[in-house]
Amino acid sequence: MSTNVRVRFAPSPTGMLHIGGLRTALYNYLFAHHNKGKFILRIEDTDQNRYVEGAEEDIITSLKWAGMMYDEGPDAGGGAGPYRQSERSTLYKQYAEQLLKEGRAYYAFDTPEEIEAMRERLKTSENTNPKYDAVSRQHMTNSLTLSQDETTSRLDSGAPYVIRLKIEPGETVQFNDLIREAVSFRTDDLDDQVLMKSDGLPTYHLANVVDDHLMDISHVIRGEEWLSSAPKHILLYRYLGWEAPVMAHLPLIMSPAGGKLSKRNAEALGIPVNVRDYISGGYEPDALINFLAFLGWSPGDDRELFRMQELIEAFTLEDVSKSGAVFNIDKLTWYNEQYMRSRTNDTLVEALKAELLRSGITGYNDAYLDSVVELMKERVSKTSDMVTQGMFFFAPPTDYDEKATAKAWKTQTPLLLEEFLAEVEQLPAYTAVALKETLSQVVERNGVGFGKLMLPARIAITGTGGGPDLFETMELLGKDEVMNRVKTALKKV
RNA sequence: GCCGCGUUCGUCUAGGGGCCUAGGACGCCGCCCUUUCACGGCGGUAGCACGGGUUCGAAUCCCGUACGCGGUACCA
Repeated sequence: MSTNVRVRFAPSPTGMLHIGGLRTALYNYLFAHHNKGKFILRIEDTDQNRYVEGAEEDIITSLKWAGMMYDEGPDAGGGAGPYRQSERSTLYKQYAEQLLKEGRAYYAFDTPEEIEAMRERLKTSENTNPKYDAVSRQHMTNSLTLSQDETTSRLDSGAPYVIRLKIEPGETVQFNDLIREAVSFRTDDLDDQVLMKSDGLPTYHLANVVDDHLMDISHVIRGEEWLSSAPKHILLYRYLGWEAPVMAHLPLIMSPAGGKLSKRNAEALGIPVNVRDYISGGYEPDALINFLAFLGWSPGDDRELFRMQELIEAFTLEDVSKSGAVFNIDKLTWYNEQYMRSRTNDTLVEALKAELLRSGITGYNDAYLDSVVELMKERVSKTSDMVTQGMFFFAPPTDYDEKATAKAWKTQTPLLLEEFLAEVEQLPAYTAVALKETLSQVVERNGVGFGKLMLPARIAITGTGGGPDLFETMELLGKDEVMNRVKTALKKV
């Protein structure tokens, strides 16, 4: 397991890359690198109806943003391509025919309506969802019930058909999942899965098996939602005469509201489901990766902070847990803070510039932005917060925090502020130290507490009751700006 | 309904028969630092789903129950 590891991340371009998909990709990536193997990206676009424009690009950009470059893929080349299933159609047909020839599959001509009618007919309280299987297939229109001539003539006439896997009842399919150990299913519970759809394209089940074999995939690492169909895949490998890759079914990522994380039950709770939302939300890739890695995996000791390379070294599938993990956005926030604070001011300035640009704010030099970063980095969670919470560095406050104002703005406040203003006006050197000294003097002279003046000044200048050191902020903003803001506040509050 | 998988603090988890009066992290609470917000430091809160076994001994092994989740498509 140390030289020939080849794993793949095989998303289907039916939407923007899901955060759960990113974790699946991550585990594949970590496993591949830990074992000095290859990580492959394969696009599973066999469902024409669900294809979403731009989805493939989104998957690729997201993966690259997260620092997970693949060794082979649609835009990366590789010896086992093409890496888009829509470009491999003839391959699947060929293997479906092999299965047909060997009696492992058969043609079926039933319309969706006829299948639906069959289900209605067979439905009981004991069996609410009848299958197309060894029993029901005998009453349907397929090459098993039709004469050879009839089948041939239907095929020749161009009648629509699908190819279904012929499941033999009475068997048990067992396999050893790397995460769940022995898993077994009875074939009686499996249905005659459609392998080739009437549009001539394969279903996931066939395509995935054919491609994994042809691409020499050693380990299939995917979400638990595939566990139920794994026995069909095992059977397919067996019927095709191939050795099945090792399976590892990952626990699902759950919503705090219950159920698997989906747009519906997550975004209302402030949890974005698309990776692109984390990118645009100002999250650090390292933080997201670290957080995601720990959602279902643990190194077995008390360490919490792992960068990609450290994850690669520590990661094993044996340490992946079996049960679903609830997505805890507070913990992601904590990780993000850790990584953000570990960055140099220079890179943070770049991030801040990008954020400002998105808000249409320009015209600040690097020295100014560096000071903003210095003042803000310890008290925000994401780079984007430096703009949202530090807007007062770029524009005067438009309104004043009600709670803080109610608490701090008293009748004597305007008098104190005016006195402070007058002193500041006279200041020979406008610096944070001098400003603090001045404020102290005013406060002392009036026999009131420090906060009696400091807080109102803060509200007047920044609009809020909290934030970075007020005097540093005042120095950065400049004398004129500060004077104007206080005067405005005196009128407006 | 049927099939499968799972179940340790609110959440992520460590734990693989005695080291566990169950450890860490997030969150929350308190204290310290700070004449402001934070950062930081220290401390606290809280958990082995339930019932039977096996064993000298069970969070750890077995069985059952409950609950949760997934699957049950010509979607992936």
